Amino acid sequence: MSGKITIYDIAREAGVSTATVTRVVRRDPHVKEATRQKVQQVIDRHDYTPSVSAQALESGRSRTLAVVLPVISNLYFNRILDAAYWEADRNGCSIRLFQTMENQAISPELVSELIRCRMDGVLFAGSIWSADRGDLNTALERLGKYMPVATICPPDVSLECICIQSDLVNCSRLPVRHLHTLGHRRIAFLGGSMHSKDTSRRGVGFLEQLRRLDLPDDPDYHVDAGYDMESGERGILRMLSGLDSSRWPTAIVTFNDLVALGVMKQLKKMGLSLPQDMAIIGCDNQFFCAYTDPSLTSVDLHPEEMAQSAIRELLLARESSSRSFAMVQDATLIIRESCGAHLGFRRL
Amino acid sequence: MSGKITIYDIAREAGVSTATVTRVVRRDPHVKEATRQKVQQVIDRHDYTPSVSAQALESGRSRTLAVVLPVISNLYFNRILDAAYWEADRNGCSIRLFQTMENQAISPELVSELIRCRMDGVLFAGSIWSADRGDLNTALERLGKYMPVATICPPDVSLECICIQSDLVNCSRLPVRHLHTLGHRRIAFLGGSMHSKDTSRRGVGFLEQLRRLDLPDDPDYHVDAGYDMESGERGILRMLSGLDSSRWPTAIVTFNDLVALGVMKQLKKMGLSLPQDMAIIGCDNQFFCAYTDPSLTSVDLHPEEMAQSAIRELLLARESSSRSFAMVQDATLIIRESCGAHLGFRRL
DNA sequence: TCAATAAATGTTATCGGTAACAAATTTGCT
DNA sequence: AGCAAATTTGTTACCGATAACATTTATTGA
Repeated sequence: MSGKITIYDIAREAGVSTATVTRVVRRDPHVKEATRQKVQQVIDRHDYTPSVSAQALESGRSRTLAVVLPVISNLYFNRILDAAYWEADRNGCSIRLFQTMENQAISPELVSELIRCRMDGVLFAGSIWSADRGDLNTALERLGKYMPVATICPPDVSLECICIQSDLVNCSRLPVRHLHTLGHRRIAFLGGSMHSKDTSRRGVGFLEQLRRLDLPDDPDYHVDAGYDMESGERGILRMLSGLDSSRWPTAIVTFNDLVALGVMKQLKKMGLSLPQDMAIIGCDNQFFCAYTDPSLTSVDLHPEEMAQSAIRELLLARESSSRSFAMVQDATLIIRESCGAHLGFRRL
Repeated sequence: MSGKITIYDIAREAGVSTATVTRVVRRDPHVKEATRQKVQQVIDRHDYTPSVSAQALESGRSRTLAVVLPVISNLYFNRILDAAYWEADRNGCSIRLFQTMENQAISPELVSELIRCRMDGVLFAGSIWSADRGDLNTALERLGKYMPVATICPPDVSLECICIQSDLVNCSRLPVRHLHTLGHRRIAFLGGSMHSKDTSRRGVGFLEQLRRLDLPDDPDYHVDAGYDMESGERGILRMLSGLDSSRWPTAIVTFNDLVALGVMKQLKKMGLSLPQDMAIIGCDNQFFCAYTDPSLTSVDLHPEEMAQSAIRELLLARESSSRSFAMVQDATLIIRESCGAHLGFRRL
């Protein structure tokens, strides 16, 4: 741990001033070639490389963007983080990760920490809506004084920030239409939580699509069930055991692919065969969708594109401070086997 | 973006010196209570919070640790990152992520970047062995001058760093013994790459275990196949199509769960039923193992524990500079359905 | 050869915070 | 009250890099 060569060490050894060293490092053309070489040699000999802390302090920018999300182990957020990472990397910036866990509200402590770290921008990738709206606006406003803010979230009243949203209409319409086309009439929605203003929007959008096609929007077909596989197992069990089997739905749309995984396991355990007895559509188009049995039809929300846009806009906002940007990312339905479309399967 | 309150602003407004403000912020007891309150009020009023860049520059430490890994989308590395994040967080530090992609060697550029950023430590979580050994030692030595270095990797000749390894012996022995107990004699290994000094160790360890039990270590039962699902599909097809079905293995051990996923899909496509016709064991005990059909028996290498230890040791090394630490993390076999153990299933 | 430019290099204040040290104030005690 | 000791507060150099500005050196043309 001998290291710690500073620009002064280089300057002294090369017999020049620190200004000249900086010029060499920054490839400033106003340096005589002979001097440049002499300095460069000393730099190379010592592996000198300017300190980012000092640069950050001097320039007032950390070249670091914050990404705030609930958990990286959730593959949806994992994809967001990955895309954000590469987009930042492409622009010479790095990402500082913040995991909020289930505590989705933007806490004042988090805001302070973000300010403390002098982030060049912050992307909220998870739900921020569960916070009291007043608190949320206060937090965003406070943050906005220090750095550009972006959110990837479901549609809501406009916020004073870079606002990127999934196309909730298509996100519900695509699976419902697909199932309808295949002859399904009793379609259920499983997962998420009505207590979360955020995720409940998905359920609400789903009900709207059902009504639009004159399908039953029976509340029995709509169960709060959380976000993971266990939730799916328990949720579908709860839903079906509360219904006479003549009233069972013939298709299930789940909040995400993890819930779908749980549902499929539970249905098989109950002796149903998929997709004949029950069609399933997940959401997020995770890598394992092609490897479940049957493979899982899923809606892709293209989190990568959203993250990429968010980071790009944050970096732009850093310069121009023309702070408004909004976009809606389209959803895509990836059709596999879990609805039987490949079998030409069609309900009466 | 009005922000940017500095300690000078606070000091001026509170009518004290910056030293006093620092004392209040750092909870130094040598401050009169009345002064403390007066200053604290000004701090609160302006949401003042000291700049990390300035602190980093002054103290010479960034309170940031680097984690270098190939890709976060791989769930094994995802778990490492997650555990590293929380362990760092617990110690008031943050993680800076570096993804190297398939380029697993430690490049000189990466080393420079790590030094530039004045990381307080660096954890190499992926393979670093594919680099030429001389280059590797040079890089580690150079880095070691600036910060403590840790690696999570397969056993190798000792390196001058905090060295955390998976228990490769058990990692091979557990699945082989399990299969042997169930009556399997022809056991194949699939995945990884013999070209990578890193991952080939797993294959070598596997062969050793076979020999130890007097099982055939036929090279036909050992296929380089990569690290993902497609690799698994193609790999098993290649292996089986090269063999008369009388010589087919009765059990497959895969490099990781992703490869296992591909293998299972391909085997089903070929009309085999699992686990009756073929037993499978994966590695990493990923979240989906309990949700495949049949559920997948897998070896858990406990990446979380390794990452946690690595971070803990890095932080300790930062203080004491007693730089040597080595540990071997035990592996655990998680038995599920894919070998038929739950059926009391036993080969002749 | 000597101004007048142009090119190369150096000096210095600054970014925001910290801590060693110095200075000022308060307290305790006779 | 008066002085020593203890407590509180202020001054200042420094961390490492940068850039505006000042200065020196080299080049050009008359």
